[in-house]
Amino acid sequence: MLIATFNVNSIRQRLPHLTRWLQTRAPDIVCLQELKCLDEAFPREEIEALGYQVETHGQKTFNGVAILSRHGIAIEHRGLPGFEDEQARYIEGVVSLPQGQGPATTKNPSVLRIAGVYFPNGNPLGSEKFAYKRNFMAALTRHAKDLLALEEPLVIAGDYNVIPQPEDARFPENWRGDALFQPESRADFRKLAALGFTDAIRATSDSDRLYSFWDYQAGAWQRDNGIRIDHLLLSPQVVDRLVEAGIDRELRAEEKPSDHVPVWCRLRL
DNA sequence: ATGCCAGCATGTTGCTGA
Repeated sequence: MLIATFNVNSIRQRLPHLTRWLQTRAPDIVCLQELKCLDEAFPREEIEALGYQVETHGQKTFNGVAILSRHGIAIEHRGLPGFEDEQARYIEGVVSLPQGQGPATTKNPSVLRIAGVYFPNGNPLGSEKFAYKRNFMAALTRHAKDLLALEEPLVIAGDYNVIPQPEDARFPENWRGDALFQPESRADFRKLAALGFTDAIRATSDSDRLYSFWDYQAGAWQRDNGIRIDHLLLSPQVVDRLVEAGIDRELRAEEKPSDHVPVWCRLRL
């Protein structure tokens, strides 16, 4: 079972990259962010043709999230529960897992809950946008607490717009005044993770230069001036089943790429 | 200190992003 997150920065601009990658990486479940289009403008048929159920929560021009799944998924939330929001940043559903190894138990779950999230950027500091970022974080943390109480396999995947640690940036000093690397933003992320989640990439590697975003500007990609802001947070019921995790950075070298690349983890499910 | 680059809107420039 391969689960991935990919901020495409416009699904219509990135459809060729996405379909190529779906065919080579063959993920089971993909959370997409920054669709930048309404549900009716989403290129649904092209992705369904590759064997995916497509569930979108779109918005014109900005934001927009989706979940693609090779297995049946029932959407439970479009929009973060308990958080009034005009921006499309959250989608959550329950995936029915293919059974075949005996009866469903805690050690042999029949479902996987997946949440796709696109956190606010929050710049500039001291603005309403920064307050919105922190409020969104607080609301997700409250909701995540409820989800953990279900004791289900759960993955919260997406663009968190948080650089967790200095080693998650090539030049951390360049991000001192940025909402992505503020002590408050990092503390909010730690608070969420400390509820009982595990960062899939950090659970499987302590090497540096594991980045998921490179700015389009100033030759950031050529200089490997990247940051790691796209994360997969795993509930305890999933961590036990984590096999490996990775980042498909080669997509950043393609023609007309997104500024983010896919991050994924493989589970024994 | 600002722009760099990219995408979108009903556009030939301004905004948002990170």
